[in-house]
Amino acid sequence: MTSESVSKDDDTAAGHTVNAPQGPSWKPVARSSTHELVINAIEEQITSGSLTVGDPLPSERELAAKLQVSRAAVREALRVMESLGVVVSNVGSGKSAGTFIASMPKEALTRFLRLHVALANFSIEEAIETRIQLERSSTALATGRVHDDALAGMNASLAIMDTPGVSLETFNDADTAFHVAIAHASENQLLSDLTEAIRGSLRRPILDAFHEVDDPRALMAQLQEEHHAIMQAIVDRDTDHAVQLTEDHIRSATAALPRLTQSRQERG
Amino acid sequence: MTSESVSKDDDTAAGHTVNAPQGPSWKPVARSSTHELVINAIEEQITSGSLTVGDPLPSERELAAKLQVSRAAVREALRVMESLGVVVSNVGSGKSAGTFIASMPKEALTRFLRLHVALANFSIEEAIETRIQLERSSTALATGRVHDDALAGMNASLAIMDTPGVSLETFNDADTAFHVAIAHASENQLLSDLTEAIRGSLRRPILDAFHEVDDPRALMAQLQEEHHAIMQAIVDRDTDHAVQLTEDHIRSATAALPRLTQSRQERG
DNA sequence: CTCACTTTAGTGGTCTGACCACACAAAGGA
DNA sequence: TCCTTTGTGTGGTCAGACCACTAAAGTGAG
Repeated sequence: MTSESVSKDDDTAAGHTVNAPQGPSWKPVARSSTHELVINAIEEQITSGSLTVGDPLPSERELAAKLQVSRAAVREALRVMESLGVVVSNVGSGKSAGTFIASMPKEALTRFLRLHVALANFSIEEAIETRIQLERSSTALATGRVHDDALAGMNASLAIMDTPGVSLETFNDADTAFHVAIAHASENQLLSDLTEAIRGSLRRPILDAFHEVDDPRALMAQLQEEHHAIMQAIVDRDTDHAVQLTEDHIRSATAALPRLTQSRQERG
Repeated sequence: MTSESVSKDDDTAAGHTVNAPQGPSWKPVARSSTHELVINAIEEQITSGSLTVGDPLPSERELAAKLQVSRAAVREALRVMESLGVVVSNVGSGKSAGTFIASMPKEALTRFLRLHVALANFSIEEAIETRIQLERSSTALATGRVHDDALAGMNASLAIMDTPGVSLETFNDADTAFHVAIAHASENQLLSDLTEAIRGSLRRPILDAFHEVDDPRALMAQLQEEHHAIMQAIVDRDTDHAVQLTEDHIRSATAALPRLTQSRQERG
């Protein structure tokens, strides 16, 4: 296989995949490099259920021999799977050594979003708008399901932010932890991870913007006041109020950080 | 070299609920393989703005020489970046050859979600619930912004689904295209890509579940009726109605596919 | 026998050097 | 001018060799 494909020369990056579905339905794209074949082989084992979290993969040398490819190709495939948070590799010997199916989607999502936000494939405005919608949802879900452990996590973050003289970085990280704790209480892992990843991808821009605010302490105090209001609404099981406060909170914070949504070219 | 430098990086800030500032502040985890260093080097160029979409990277051999690492390590890093949809590589010679910064987040996001749904790191219920929330948001945004081109795309998908005797696969793909067209009309790329990725990650499970429905034609007719209702609400700029119809539509479709939300172990 | 130490074997991590298929660009001939 | 040929640099792939690491098997002394 791998016969020559059509000479798709103008492969502009901004593909929108707008279709014209009545066309001859040309071959979409069937290129397959060796490491892609290895990835597909592993992915098939996963989607078919033959491999689940915790299972070991064959060693790199063994996998290379079985798939009739070089070890370098296997390694490239494993690095891809690793970057997706699907496998982890441990050196050494014994049962803890080798490559295993893992479940670490958060880090992968965060890096993914951070890179694409940096590349302006996703604008900061989009990320914030999406974050608002996600957190509205997770807040609504959390308000109905929240239990003591989750409340304790939120209170811990609030306590950090209540500490006088806390550094901006610490405040910001506790801020993130507070929102993530709410998302976690929604008991929806995907929603929670997405929330954390989006917030993580914005960490650096938010900190940079925060440093340019005239009166950071006043802003921190205002944000913290809003946090306590959200917390109270959650404790009161007042879903609608909590949701509205969450959206208002994010919007007001964004508005207070004008540098955040400026185009990056202007910030020298 | 390889002096155990503590690695200045702060990128490991993805930790969860790390605080306790009075502790000895032990090194959390600072391992850095060679290909990770290459990744960080490239990522730094991107986040600093030195590399933007369309820019070429040095050739693999040149990059290896500059970073003082082997070409294999560079390739592993590039494969990771490629899997994230951040770079593309073209063989050959001339200006179109080499590795370039790209913007193809959709495919990466789709594969990511597909794998993690397959691994049950994200349950199908979670994915559907998240999808509902995302599509509520995108529908609300789209209703206010929709223009003729976007309407044309939606109508094209509706026309496919209206075709009598259309295959289940074609119907399902047009169904996805319809919802994606709505998300696209929201003019929020992240929201749109997330919608498409979630729907894409569920494609196979949905098709499998659809095949086990007693009367697929009746279900398709019902879904299509709901699609037209959503379309009408969007055309009428009736945001609240469109949002409610969208949620009802997804929930009714899910309820009509009982196999979809069953645990995968039961489906033998 | 028990315990501590040494050896061994197998893992991922890394590097080197080589060859291939490819695609464009420049040189050459009609 | 047009087409062909050659050249050059690209990513793609491979084989083979070390290294660092770790757990388990082996070994010896007490």
